[in-house]
Amino acid sequence: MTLDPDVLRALADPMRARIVELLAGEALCTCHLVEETGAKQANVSNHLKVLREAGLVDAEPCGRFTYYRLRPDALRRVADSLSTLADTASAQSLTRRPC
Amino acid sequence: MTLDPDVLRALADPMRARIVELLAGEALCTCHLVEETGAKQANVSNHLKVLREAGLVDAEPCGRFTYYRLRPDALRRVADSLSTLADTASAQSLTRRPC
DNA sequence: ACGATACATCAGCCTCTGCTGATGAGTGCA
DNA sequence: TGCACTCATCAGCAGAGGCTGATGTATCGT
Repeated sequence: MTLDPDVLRALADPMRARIVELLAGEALCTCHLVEETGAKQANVSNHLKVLREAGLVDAEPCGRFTYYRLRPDALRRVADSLSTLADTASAQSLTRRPC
Repeated sequence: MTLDPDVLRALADPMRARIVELLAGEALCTCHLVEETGAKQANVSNHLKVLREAGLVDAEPCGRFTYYRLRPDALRRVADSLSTLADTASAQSLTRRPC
C-alpha cells in the first residue's frame, strides 16, 4: 500500500483539515463552512475543490445550495496505508543496511 | 483526536513519502537515501530535517554516518486520528444541517 | 421579471517551500 | 597530519499554492 500524495496534500492544510473535521460530524453546505471557519467564500470554495479532486468529499447540489459530505472510505484508505506502513516498520525495527 | 498539520505536511511531499516508505523496510543512512532516490544530498538532508522535526523519524549518529529510523508510533497516531474521523463520519452519514 | 442569495471561477498578489551549488563541521583512514 | 568522506546548513532562485476582490452562473422568493 503506497501513500497517496494528493490526499495527503489535501489534508495537510490547516483550513482544509478543519473543514474535514467539521464535515465528519454532519453534512454542511458552503455557507455553513464560511460561517464556521470565518474565511472568505472564495477561499472556502477553493479548498472544497481541492478536497473534492482528492476524493475526500462529495458535493450534493440541492437547489441553490451545495451540500458537502465526507467520504469515510477515502479517509480509511489513507489510515490503512499509514497503519500497514507502521506495521512493517515495527516488524523490521532492528534491521539496518550496512554502509 | 485532531489532525496534526505538521505530520501531514511532512508526509504530503512525494519525495518525503518515498523516504518514509524506504525507511519502513530498514534503517538507512543519508548516503543510502541519496542513492535510492537519486536526489542531491542537500535536498535529501532538508527533507530528513522536516521529517525529524515532525517526529516521524529518529536520527542515530554512527561514526561519520547518520542512520535514520522510522517511528512507527508517530505513523500510527496519524492513522488512528484519520480512522476515528472516518468512524464518526460513517456514524453520522445521514445527518445534514438545515440552511 | 427582478432582486437577493449561494456558489464557482478567474486574475493578481504574496508567501511558502523545494531545489541547487557552495561552504563548513565532524569523522575515519593512510 | 593530511585527505577523503558523510552530513548539515546557508543564500539564492524558481515554482507552487493560498488569499482576496471581482465577475459570472444558477436558483429562490416576491
